[in-house]
Amino acid sequence: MTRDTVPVATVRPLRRDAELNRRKIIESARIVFSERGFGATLDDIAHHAGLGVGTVYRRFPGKEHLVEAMFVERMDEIRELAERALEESDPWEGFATFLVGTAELHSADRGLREVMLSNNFGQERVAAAKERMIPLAVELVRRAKASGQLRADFEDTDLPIIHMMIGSVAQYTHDVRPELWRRYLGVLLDGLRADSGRTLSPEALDPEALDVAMCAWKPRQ
Amino acid sequence: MTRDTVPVATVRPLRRDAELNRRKIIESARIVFSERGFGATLDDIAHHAGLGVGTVYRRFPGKEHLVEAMFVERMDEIRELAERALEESDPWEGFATFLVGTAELHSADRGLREVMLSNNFGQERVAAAKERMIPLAVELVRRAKASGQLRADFEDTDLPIIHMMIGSVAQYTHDVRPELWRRYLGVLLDGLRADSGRTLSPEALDPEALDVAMCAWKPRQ
DNA sequence: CACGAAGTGGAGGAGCAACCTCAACTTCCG
DNA sequence: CGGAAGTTGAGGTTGCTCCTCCACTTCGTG
Repeated sequence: MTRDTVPVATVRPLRRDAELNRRKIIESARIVFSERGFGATLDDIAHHAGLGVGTVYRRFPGKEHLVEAMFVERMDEIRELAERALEESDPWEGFATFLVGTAELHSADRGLREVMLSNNFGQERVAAAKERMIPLAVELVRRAKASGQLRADFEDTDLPIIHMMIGSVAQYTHDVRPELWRRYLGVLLDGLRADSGRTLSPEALDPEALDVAMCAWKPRQ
Repeated sequence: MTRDTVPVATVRPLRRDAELNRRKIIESARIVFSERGFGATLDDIAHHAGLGVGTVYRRFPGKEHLVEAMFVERMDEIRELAERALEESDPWEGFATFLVGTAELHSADRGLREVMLSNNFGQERVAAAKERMIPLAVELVRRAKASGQLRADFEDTDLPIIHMMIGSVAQYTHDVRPELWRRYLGVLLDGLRADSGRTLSPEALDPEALDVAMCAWKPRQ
């Protein structure tokens, strides 16, 4: 090794056709995962992209890697959503906007929903993206409670559970009325306003318990 | 055939040991289906009953038959629940009692939930049992709306969707906090009281669309 | 008790689906 | 033009569920 050898950037760029195919794969993965979730196989994605299976496996060692590559940016979308929601002057509006916005993303992209609600997909980078998002969501909740508009017994861990509920409706009625979930999110939001004077029971999950649930959950069909 | 041949009651009774085993199978099926849903195989049930697979297949031609034999009575439990709820003097209490009671049954029995929310399990007799139950539920909704306590834009088809939501939470947190679904049913009930003054959108499913959704839904894991 | 009918067990075949490999072929680009 | 890089898809492997089959056991009647 001479002194001139550049130690970084050892990865030489892909051949032009290969780079094109890589993009086709990612594009197809986005579409297929969003429609059918991670139940979809790499074979499905290859077929959708008009490529052989081998090509996909050459580029991505396994489904995990493709997922990783794909959802970090989607999760950053959610983070941006939270940032914009925090700019809302009315804390309740901010909270509600965030909830509706994330539900829109979840209901339009089944893969995203599965990544967000399960801890079985994507490791490092996805987890990191989640971590980046959480404090913003926590702050949205805090503000809405402090303003007296969100019921005081609401907890941070209620957020993913609500997404789980809304997502299951979205999936159930997807072929028949893709927007129906808004109806039930409406009921939930009405139920979450502070004015009811009632108290929720039992208590919400603590973060550890939520983590256990997320690790155990493996979606299918 | 002589005149004396009795045309009915041609089925001769099972041998004593066989009858015992039949009961074991049904008992095991109840337990296994309620824990793991219809994803469970007849092999699983046989093993749980301490019998060979062949024995199960000899008695029940397929999973469908076992399901049919098993859930008609469970659905009648729900009907009785509705009957009792109709006896409540306060219409809202009746409505809420019914919702909590059915959710309790669903969350304790994954198989029951799957039968209720999908049209892919059990045919004739299960469908008939559902039909018997529906008018009672409709009446519960009608009364609660007429009393001005249930929001006026609530529809009959909201009931199964709410069960879908609650059931998905119950499944998600089953191993960690089996009773947590009550918390979210609480939020929903608060949101369903008439006093919010807000209006749900979009509109609820019509019964035909609900049927399509139920036919398409096949639960897994 | 003894015998035939009824019932049982569980290894294993058939069928399917997902995952991934590999060797023959094609394309790129210096 | 030559060799490195890339592509292909039939098919091997694994893992699952469903269900059959027949040698074996048990029942209960004459």
